[in-house]
Amino acid sequence: MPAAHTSLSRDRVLDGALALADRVGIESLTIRRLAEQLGVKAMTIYYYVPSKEAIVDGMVERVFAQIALPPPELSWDQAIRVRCVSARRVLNQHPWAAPLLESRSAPGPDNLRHHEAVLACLRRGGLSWQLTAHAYAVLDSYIYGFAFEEATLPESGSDSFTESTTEIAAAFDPQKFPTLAAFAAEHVLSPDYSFGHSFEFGLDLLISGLVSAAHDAS
Amino acid sequence: MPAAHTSLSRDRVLDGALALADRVGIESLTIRRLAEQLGVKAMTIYYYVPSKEAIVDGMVERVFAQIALPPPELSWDQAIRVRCVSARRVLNQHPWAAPLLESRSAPGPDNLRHHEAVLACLRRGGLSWQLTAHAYAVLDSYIYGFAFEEATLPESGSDSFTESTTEIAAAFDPQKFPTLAAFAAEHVLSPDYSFGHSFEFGLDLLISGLVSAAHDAS
DNA sequence: TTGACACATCGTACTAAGTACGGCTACTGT
DNA sequence: ACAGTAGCCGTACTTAGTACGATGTGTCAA
Repeated sequence: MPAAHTSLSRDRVLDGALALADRVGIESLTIRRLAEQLGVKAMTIYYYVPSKEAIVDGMVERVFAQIALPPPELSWDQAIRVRCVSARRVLNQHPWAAPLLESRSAPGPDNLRHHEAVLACLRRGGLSWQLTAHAYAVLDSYIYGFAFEEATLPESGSDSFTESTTEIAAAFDPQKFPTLAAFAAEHVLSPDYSFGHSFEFGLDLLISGLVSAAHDAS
Repeated sequence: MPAAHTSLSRDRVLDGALALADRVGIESLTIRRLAEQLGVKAMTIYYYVPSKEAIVDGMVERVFAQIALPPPELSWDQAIRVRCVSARRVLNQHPWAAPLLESRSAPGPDNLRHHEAVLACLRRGGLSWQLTAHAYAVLDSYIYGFAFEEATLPESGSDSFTESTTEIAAAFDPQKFPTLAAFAAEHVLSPDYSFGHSFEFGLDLLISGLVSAAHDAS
């Protein structure tokens, strides 16, 4: 029996890693820094996890666990929409996660549960295997790509966004790149521009395309 | 005048870096390894580039330069389609590139040229700034996300693909994840399945959605 | 009570990577 | 002939992950 007053645990390590990555970014998530935040020395962490890779695996599982499953009471397309919007929101909260989600070699249980629910939803909607595969590949690519771009770009509307846009726009010759210059001046720098507004636009393009494809096939 | 028999140069460094990253992956691209491949010692590289970051910047520029610009003689939607297909092909050839393309803080000239051409194409097609922004955000997210997933997955049809799919499928309980199990068995493992086949399917969903949106607005 | 053992923590040190600093050499132009 | 410089590299510092083994503290059987 382990002592009851144990302070550290695998869960606490993962909690700390999540919090640290959210705060300082995944590239600054180091064992030594994590240890410091947890109030222990570096090597202590290796008593609970076998490697840093394993920590990242655990973090990815936590992220999957946060994504809403498609609600069974909705039509398949609405249910899928809900989970896609949720996925993007979760990836926004953990900007480091987008490049990692699909790059784990061994999917964990939350990952599997998630995939199962999405595939089941599509199949319940009557999509063929072929169309199911298309739908999944296409939607996830879009979500990851979009979330990744959001994570990379400075938050639109923020000062640093205006600043970096202006800076980039100032660095090139508007004669040589007239459309780009106009795009920046007339649209991107306008106060209600937001990169994120395009997410649901594109998502609905894809989903309504999938609905049509499902109808055509039946 | 520099000596004519100089062997190394910034271009050669970038050539070597591209080749090495294509061969061993970006995470194994180290200064020491690159130097070895170039037949020099590590510090020599720093005579031609200021930092590893600068090498990556240069590599990204090379990749942008390889992506076809939208051909002006085609209709805007067909022209955009050509450049999207080209972008995906280029990103397939350089699997390390997808996560890096949009993450550079200072876009280089090839990057700018590329963005200018795409924006100009969309505007020539009569799209509003709003729709242009949507189109660009949505298409690029999709392309990067898709290319990234392709880079992550083992090549479908290959032995390692069959192997890893079978391995993953064997690692979970088919009772608990019945749809996932059926998906693997009935579709993914069939000989003519390919993840990549979904690319043009989704691309055409997006583009025809954009065409409709452009019509509705005018 | 007394060992003996196991759990949890950590000190030290090795390896790999980026790169700062300054030295060496050979070719340049005067 | 000689000074200057272009190109190359040896050395070493820093930051990372983590292997190995020591240490301390509590538990339990005899």
